Amino acid sequence: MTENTQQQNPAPTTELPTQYAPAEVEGALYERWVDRGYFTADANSEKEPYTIVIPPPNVTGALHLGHAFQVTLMDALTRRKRMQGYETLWLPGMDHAGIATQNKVEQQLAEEGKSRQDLGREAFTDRVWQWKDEYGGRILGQLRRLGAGLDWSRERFTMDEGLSKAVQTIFKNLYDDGLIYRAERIINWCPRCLTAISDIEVDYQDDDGELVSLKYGEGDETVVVATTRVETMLGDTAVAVHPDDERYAHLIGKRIKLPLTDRTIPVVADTHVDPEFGTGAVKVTPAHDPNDFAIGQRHDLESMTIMDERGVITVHGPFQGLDRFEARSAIVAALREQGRVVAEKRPYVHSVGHCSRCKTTVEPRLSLQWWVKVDTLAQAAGDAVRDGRVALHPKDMEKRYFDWVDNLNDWCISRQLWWGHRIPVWYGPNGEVVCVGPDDPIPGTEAEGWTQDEDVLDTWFSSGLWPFSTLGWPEKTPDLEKFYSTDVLVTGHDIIFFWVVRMMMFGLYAMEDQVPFKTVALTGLVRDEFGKKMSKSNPNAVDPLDWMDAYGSDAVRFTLATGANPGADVPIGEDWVKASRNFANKIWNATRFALMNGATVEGPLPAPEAMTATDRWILSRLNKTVAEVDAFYDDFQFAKLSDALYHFAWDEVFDWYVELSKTTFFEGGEQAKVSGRVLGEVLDVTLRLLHPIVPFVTETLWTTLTGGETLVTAEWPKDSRFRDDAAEREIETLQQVITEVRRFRSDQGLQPGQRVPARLDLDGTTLASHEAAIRQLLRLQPEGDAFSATATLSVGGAQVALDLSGTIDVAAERKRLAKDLAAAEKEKAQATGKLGNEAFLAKAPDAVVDKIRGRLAKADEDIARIQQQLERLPQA
RNA sequence: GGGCGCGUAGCUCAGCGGUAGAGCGCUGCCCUUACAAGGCAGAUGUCGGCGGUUCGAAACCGUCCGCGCCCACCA
Repeated sequence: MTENTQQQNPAPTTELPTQYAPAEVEGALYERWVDRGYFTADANSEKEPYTIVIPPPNVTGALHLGHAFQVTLMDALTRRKRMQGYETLWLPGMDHAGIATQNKVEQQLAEEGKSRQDLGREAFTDRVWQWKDEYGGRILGQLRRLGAGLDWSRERFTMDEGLSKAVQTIFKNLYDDGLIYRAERIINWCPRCLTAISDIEVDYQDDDGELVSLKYGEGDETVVVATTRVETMLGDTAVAVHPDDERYAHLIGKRIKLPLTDRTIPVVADTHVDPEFGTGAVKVTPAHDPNDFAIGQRHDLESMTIMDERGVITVHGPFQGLDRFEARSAIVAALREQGRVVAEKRPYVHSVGHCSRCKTTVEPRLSLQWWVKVDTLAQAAGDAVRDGRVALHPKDMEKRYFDWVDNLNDWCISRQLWWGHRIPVWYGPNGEVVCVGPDDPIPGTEAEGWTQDEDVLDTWFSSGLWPFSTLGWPEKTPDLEKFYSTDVLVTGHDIIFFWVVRMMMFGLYAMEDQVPFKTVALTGLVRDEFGKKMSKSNPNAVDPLDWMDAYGSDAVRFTLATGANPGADVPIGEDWVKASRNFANKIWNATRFALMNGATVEGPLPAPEAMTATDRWILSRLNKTVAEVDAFYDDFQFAKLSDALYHFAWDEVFDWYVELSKTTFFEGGEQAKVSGRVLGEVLDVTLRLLHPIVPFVTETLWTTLTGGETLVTAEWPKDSRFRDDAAEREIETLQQVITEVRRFRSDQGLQPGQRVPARLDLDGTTLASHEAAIRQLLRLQPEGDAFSATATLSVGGAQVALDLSGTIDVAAERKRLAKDLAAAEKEKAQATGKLGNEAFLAKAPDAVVDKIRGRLAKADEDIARIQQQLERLPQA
């Protein structure tokens, strides 16, 4: 039916079809933008720089809505700055994602029945590179699809040659400064990934466990301890009690028998023990628990490792070779047999750490690792925010940031993986330890007994260098000179600790106290339309590419921008994307109309005196909108600026300006030319304002409208300061008149198209020049000879008398007026009450009092009018 | 346990001291010469509960209830 309709009403002359088809323009437009070098930054430019480096997505990743969201915001920011005349660099790249990528390739190998050990280190890393070339980086192509204006000539990878050099350089510098050291400590160990992981790579969740109470010792010298990890008792080297706990005073300093072993262990006094908790006695396993390790240090206890890297018991005896969880039940059974289990197992919910990559239960493990000493680095990272050189947005995130940097523990940077930056330290035959810089020779050959450290660095070590390593550091490149410090970091608040803090520490350290970015704009997570978290593993996950295919990239971008309240999570649903698509289509059709009716950008704007009030009104509104949008941009208020543009474009320009101006356009002549120039201006500026968020549809329309080459490098609109308050008031009144009469017509059951004879009395108003528009929009015919007013509406001083002889529904009209009257009387009562309140008059600001007076006056006017109309109504 | 935040229309969210807002959804009328992916009109809220401050509270303070996030601990 729709199709037929369109055929019956062929569009007048225009090259544009009646519907916007994103798929037909997006791909080609993007290629053109890239080919013409619009996104390529020039380090030698005289222009002021504006830099954003993209948070590098994992090489293993595919685009999800979270990326699409952040990328949209970064693209909007850089596109606007580019239009404002900045030398804009938005730098793309990817992260090698150590564990994630290694896991991926190991899985692939497993399908072939092989392990990485079968291949050996070198062949394995070759294989990962091969995987990367073949499957990695899919996500970058998807960013193009989104329209991301990235400078592809500067694409980087955390494992490329330059960045590897940066890693080695900073490692060496930190090492030489004593900020990197090697130490044996309890670390979080993943028995599946077979590597240490940092504190923040551990996800804690409440798991069901069992608390078992065990009796240690013999005869009078026994003590009951409770544990959820029974298997660790094999590695106990003490029992600790509180020094003031009288129940155990007699035991302190003595040695008691450790069940299932032939060892005795000391009872030590330590204030760490809470006498109120459990039995007040704690088993101490220094090699397998961080707290116990600390106790062990204080009391000079032996650390006894009882498991290998896979979590298999290594202690000689009946449990040797059992997995940690098998060992747990076996040991409980053995202890029960000995009558050592004094209270039966009871369910116990406690927080258990899991590897953030593979969900395996983390095993705390004593291990020799490399560490970054963070105290001075973290201090500097905190100060940069404290003294305002770096602003976090929204600001309340700063507290969380301080809580973190002020309580940071040393960072474990070594990983027992093969995919990553290998630690540049060599060990010599006589115990030499040599840290090698990028230009240093290797201190000796393997044949001479030298070996390189087997471990690689934490992925976040290299991503911590991202804002300057991508610009060429440690070389003093023109890029680094021009584009560092970067301007804004856009990233999720979930990643502050992983990444933001590391970049701050390394950036300030390596770049002589120059901050890596001036502003951190923190975003929330993308959620589905019911507020549920959307992630790859959830079934509600949506592939943004599907939506881009169905509704266009602009629609997805606009929806995301509209949902972007600072720091808050972003809900998104397909219906909303559809609505955004409708908006794009609306812009499309409004521009079609404009082109068909002589809208132009040629020549100077006509003088205000030559314009209609409607023209002056929309230009006044346009410039206010420019100012508003700019303010919102500077405050990262994407939701608000999108909303402001949506309403300005749709409500004011398309629904009011265009409709009010139709009579002018259809009459032709000089006035039509003037309004055509105004409409051209309004669309030109509006498309420019919308371009950073919806680049494709705006580019297509703008080049058609203006004949310009591209909107990408077109000038960002400036507020011309044109304001016309009188015209704004005039059009507001006009809108009121039209809306009131429409409401009346609707209440009376008149069909929208039905023509009604009417007499307009516009004396006492400023609306005289709008009579034609009023008649056009309200379908009001000139009054004929037999005109007889059956209903008179009075709005804003204008009288509109309608001849509805025979059609008016008197009962409905009475009802309507009665309702209006009641509302007006209520309003009057409220205002009167206020104005009679002495305290209010004394304390309220004048502006508020005036407002109330105005309301009272209007209510009085309304009441008089409605009563008059009621009287004039024919008797039922 | 410490910290932060949130509860506003059916849904998702703005508003954060002076008459309750938006988008989507819903109801009615309409293919009115740009657009039915549209137009016009309409309905819907004790602004989580209870106290307090104030001339005036959705907004400020206290408290309770419900939800979420971060950090720490969990023998």
